[in-house]
Amino acid sequence: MTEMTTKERTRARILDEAAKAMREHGSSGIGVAALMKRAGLTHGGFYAHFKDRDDLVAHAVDRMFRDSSAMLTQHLGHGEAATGLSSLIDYYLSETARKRIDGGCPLPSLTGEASRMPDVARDRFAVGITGFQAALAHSLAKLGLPEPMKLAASVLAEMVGAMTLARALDDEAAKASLEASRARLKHRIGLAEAPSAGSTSS
Amino acid sequence: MTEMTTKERTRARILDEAAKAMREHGSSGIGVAALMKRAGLTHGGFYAHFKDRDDLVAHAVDRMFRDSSAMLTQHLGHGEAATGLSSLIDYYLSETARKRIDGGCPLPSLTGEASRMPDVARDRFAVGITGFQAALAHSLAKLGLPEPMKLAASVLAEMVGAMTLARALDDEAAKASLEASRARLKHRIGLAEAPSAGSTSS
DNA sequence: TGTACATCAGTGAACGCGCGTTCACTGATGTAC
DNA sequence: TGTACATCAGTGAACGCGCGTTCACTGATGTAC
Repeated sequence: MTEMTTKERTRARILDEAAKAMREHGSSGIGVAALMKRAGLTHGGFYAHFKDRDDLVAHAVDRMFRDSSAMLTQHLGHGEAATGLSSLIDYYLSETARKRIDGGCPLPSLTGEASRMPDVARDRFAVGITGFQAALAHSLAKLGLPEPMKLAASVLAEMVGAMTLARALDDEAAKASLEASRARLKHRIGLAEAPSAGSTSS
Repeated sequence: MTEMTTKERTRARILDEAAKAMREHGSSGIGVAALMKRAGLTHGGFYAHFKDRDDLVAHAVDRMFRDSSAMLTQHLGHGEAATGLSSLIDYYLSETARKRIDGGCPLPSLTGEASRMPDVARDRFAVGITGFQAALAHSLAKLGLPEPMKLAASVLAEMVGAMTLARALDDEAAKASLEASRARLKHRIGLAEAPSAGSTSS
């Protein structure tokens, strides 16, 4: 697996660059020529690696979700479910993640475009989302929370929505927004106290 | 205000079409020529109405948020805060809204692209988001919930995230996801019972 | 070990096409006298 | 009421440009004998 031919390594480099560029500029935000240049190649060679641009997009989506699920495993894969979920929420909704757009999870920057992507890419996207939900549900179930799948869907929605909105707001509003969601999410899954002087609400 | 010159009416028609097309195909998803054709005109006339394409995008974003805030007022503008919030959540996360991509709120389909939009458009976007949060906070405060601004940010994040994800999923998964968020959101703001046999969680 | 040939990753010029933008124009409407 | 002229919304041909894609090619590496 670590043994790669020259061509495989080149292909991986192109995909790396494509994933970075797509997170930053959207799925149609980088052209074949510019992409190949970033990978240190000329544009003609592109078609030795991919059938066409749609093929690239689909594989780049795959590539991003592989990064993303590695991050999930890092947080949730070992140790206590509570600790893992807490660190995942803190990391996913951090200022660092907000600013590092070219790395990490493709959901905040690209989900809105998923329905406009070529069919193959769209399918990979759906698979990636479902996988993320399942990983969350697994940890939530360990905490003994009821209806873990439904809760996972709701939690993922808030995580993705919060980061998406934060990236569209100015610094100050973004910070406040992220902080609010981190606190509510932790409270929601029983990892923190109610946000303030009690009321009828949760 | 209802008195419009021919030119103003034409401009409004172009903006209507632009708003529809942008929600459906993204902010760079429709060209000047195709847009003008949809408005029943030839492409040359475009520059009598807008400085350039960026100018159009900014005004189209405005246009969308005006639709969106009309919808907010319709739900939250009169009557009980609880009824209003409940009907807003049901509507915003409905199957109808999921499928009618070319109308309504620009947040699910376009927020991910906001950071890549021309500066002017980006600013309008931030203003639109803040306005939405404020309207929600106002109603949440009426319910007597603590920290209404923070709760509003969290609630908006889940609403936008849930619809964004739902549009990227297949029908079945989308329905389940939307239903989960509707239930959790209503519970979160004290409008519904806990989702199932109790536990430590909210 | 040395020569002859096949393979194949990557090159770079060229293609057709659709884009945003410009601009000289047409033809209908409004105003002056 | 009728004529002369100005205004102005919209037309449509043309522009330069960057895009995705094709293809004949180069030159390094691997294999055969």
